[in-house]
Amino acid sequence: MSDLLERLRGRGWRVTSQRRVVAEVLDGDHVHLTAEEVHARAAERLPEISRATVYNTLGEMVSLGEVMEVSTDGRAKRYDPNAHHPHQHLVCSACGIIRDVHPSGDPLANLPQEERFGFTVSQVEVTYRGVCAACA
Amino acid sequence: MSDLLERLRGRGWRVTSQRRVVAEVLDGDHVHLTAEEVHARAAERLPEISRATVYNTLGEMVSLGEVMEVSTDGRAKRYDPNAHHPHQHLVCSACGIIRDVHPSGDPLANLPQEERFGFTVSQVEVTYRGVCAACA
DNA sequence: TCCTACGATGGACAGAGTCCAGGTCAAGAA
DNA sequence: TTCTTGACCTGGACTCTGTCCATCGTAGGA
Repeated sequence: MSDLLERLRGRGWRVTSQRRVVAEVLDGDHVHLTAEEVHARAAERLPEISRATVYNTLGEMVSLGEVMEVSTDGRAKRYDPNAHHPHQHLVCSACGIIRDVHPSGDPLANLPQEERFGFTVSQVEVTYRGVCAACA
Repeated sequence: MSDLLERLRGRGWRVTSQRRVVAEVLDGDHVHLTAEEVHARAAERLPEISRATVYNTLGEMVSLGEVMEVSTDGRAKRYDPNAHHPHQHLVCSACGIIRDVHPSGDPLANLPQEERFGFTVSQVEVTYRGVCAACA
């Protein structure tokens, strides 16, 4: 994730200890964290980091396209650092675990012109739902 | 929507004036309302109806499969009475308007077995995003 | 090393939704 | 029709998620 910090620095970002810690948390193998979870993990390394800073930093990373926002339930948004590799999500309805998946074909191509109602369609999000092996 | 009330009665639902009003509101042509909007419209006809009742009634209709819950932004969930006709959603990123759309093919079929990770996949939600003609 | 504008803080606030104790009423029974 | 009762409704407090803002701190250039 030092890559990420380098890219952000290249975009004029001031690199602070708070931003570094948030970036490191997202770089772990526990992806799809909520903002609250990111804050909790960041606070393990930098106890005085504030919620507002975590929200700001995540929001900035999202608007720079470095992190994806995912909301698979009606609850808290989750943050997915895998933003540079197009993918969709598979969610377990029982335990809520989220996996990145790669459907075949281009989902955008499945929407015929007469179903676009004059929209300029630019993006598709697909969420598959089911029950994972552990919950079944 | 008297159909809906009849189906609910058949499932042992007690038909109260509150539930009737909520069902009538969802039957209007202004679909994809938030719970707050449903409450506001219901209160026009039944001023003393409470927020809790609207939330409860919507939740019950969802769990009975009579209404679909849609969350296209990170904000309030929206309620779609068109639950008996499979469809997906097209959302304008500018004004937030939501249209029901019908992609070709079966979106479930696009997820290969090796991308299912042992899940029993039963459902797909597809959200197309773009800019509508009025906002372009 | 010093400056200063950008960033962090924390506490108040807002929006969406849930919970609960107590009062009300739909619908079946008599 | 009236009675009975358990399902339903109410209003208000509460939780969770996220935003805002005034003030303070500091990264990084001069």
